[in-house]
Amino acid sequence: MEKVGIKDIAARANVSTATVSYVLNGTRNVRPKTKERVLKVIEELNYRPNDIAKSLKSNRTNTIGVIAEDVTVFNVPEIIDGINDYADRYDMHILLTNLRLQKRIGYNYSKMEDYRKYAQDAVSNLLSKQVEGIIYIGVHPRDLTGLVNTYNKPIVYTYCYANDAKSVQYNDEQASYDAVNYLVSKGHSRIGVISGLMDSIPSRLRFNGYYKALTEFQLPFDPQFIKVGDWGLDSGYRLAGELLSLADPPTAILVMNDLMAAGALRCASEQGVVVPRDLSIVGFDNREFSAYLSPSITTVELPLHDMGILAMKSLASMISGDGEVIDETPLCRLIERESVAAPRTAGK
Amino acid sequence: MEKVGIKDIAARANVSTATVSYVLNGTRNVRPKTKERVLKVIEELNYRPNDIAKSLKSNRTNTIGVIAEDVTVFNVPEIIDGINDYADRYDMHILLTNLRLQKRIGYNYSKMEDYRKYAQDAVSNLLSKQVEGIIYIGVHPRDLTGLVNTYNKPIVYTYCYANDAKSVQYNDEQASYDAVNYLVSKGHSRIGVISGLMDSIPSRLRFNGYYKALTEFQLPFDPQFIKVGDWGLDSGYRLAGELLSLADPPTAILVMNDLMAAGALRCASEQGVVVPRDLSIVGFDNREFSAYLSPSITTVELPLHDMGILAMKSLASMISGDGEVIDETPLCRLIERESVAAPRTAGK
DNA sequence: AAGACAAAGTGAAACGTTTAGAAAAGGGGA
DNA sequence: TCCCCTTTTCTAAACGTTTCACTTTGTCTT
Repeated sequence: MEKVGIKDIAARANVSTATVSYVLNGTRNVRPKTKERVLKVIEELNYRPNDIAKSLKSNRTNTIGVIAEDVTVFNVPEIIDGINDYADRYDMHILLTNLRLQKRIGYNYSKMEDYRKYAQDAVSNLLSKQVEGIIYIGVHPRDLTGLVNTYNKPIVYTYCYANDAKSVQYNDEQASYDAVNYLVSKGHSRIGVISGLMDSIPSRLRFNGYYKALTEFQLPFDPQFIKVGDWGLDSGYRLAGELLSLADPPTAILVMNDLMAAGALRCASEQGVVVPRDLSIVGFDNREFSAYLSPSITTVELPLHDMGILAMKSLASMISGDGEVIDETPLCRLIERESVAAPRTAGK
Repeated sequence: MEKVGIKDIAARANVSTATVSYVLNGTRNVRPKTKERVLKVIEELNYRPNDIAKSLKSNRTNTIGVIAEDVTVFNVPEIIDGINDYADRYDMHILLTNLRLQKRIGYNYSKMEDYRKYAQDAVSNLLSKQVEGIIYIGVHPRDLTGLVNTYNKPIVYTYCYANDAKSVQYNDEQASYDAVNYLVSKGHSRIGVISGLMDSIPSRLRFNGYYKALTEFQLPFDPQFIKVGDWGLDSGYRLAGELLSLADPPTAILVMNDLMAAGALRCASEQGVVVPRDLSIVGFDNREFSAYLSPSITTVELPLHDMGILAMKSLASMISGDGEVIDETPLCRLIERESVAAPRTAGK
């Protein structure tokens, strides 16, 4: 029962360790009879190859590192699931590092320096473990590329934009454009927007999409219709209130996440504004709760699973060095639910 | 820039590899001057120790395997976060295996045999990778203990009950009892229950808690008040309907998950039954949406993070073989929200 | 200055595999 | 039966560390 290795097998089967290795990996022909004998011993002794030794010799670990800023954030698990999906097909294993950003430093931006250290430590550890590449999931890609490249390992970012390395993202601007397009197709022309914080790239891209659609459809751009929130439910609540109290309020609002959309919904409900009859709302994220609120929220679903798959696919091709460049962009999907209807004014 | 190892350091610093190793690990005294010289070379050559080689020699990988049936299921990420929390303190790394049960076989119970194979393969792979122990997160602990024990590695289950190994669970029965207790304290005496599928252990435990509280407070046990659902929103909707249509309906319902509670809420709302004025509802799970529905749902929060911590703590003590037995049970917490109030009949 | 003892440094084996290159065995035709 | 070619098997080095047992160096006491 103690530590059986290839040597023990060899001894007991009266062959050399080389032969056992060949049987194990099928790297060379082995006479059927010998093979059988070896396999029998392997079975008897409950032998299991030691991947550590294997890795040392072969210089391949079949393992990649995945660094997540926070595994508990709503969109991360699905990305990991996507990575896994693709990794499984290539027998790649995942060494997971959870930075636990939120719990460790909260949203305290003054501690961002600490965070850089966490991230770099994480990379260091993974490199020591000889991962063949790294995928980073999060919004703060903190100076990791140089570190990783020093050791000739590839890194792929997802859920964030990295300008010094491959990053897998979805079509943010297009999705926003499409959402507005959808509202227009329902007959809306007075469309407001509640954005997230403007230091976030998705906010800006989504705003671009909104703006692009507006000009394209020759709709008036009213500065009063632009509200900047902070991603939180309360800000959605407050800003929806501001929009509704305008002399001539919008008939539809594009809200850049479901949380703020939920706030907007609550605000409307309290003011007796009936959604979708009096006001249409489109959110972003397709958070779980969006389906359960009443009315349920029409929202833009992010292609998280596909992002995971593509991130892994890109990494895999970098690892194999086949020069193939993966540059697909997974697409968002609009989930139609109850919070959008034709505006009342648009006489049916 | 090519593959620098301890030998290169040794050569360049004019010492033996042994000395370099001692510098690196502080395993023995090294003259400050020598040490400095070695460290300088390490810096210059950008040397990073190879943990694979280290592991081979030392027979320790500082890595555990975590097997999750589905990382995307709502409660899993938080458990992983807990595992991580504790693992970090001991510099343990996590090799994550996601079985992807739902996506691979759905809830098709005829394919459960396939699933057993997935699970056992996962364990096999992890063992080959020389993990020092395994944590299994899920509801179907499929004959894994024997396999793992064959190689003298410990395994800990969580989120499920395993009768042949350590498993970390929360106080299901007590939580249910407490919830009923809470309702009673609000003045309720006619308390119905919508349970999950009865082949699930939590369903039965929660039912026990419910029953225990009823008898303890000498409340009538009315079989009509007991409804068995299937954990889905629709079943909550339907069964709440059945309860409300009783001649003398309950004034409160203990619902065994938030999804069914949301269904119950919807049913009540459609029937003009005002929650919590006419009906109180308590859920389980503290799902994200529970806070955003109106009324928001009072619910039992599962100690997921703590379960992760304890699972890892148990595993760590098994690995170190210090004989310490961890048998704490993390506790649920009742989150008071809007869906519970005193019954109208209970004259204030 | 010599001796004794502690401290620092070294050489080499070992961990469990893979894989060249070499040797041995098998098989077919004459 | 012998030779030659193919197939199978073996020997041994290598992967990058750690660590044991040993040697060398340094320091203190007298």
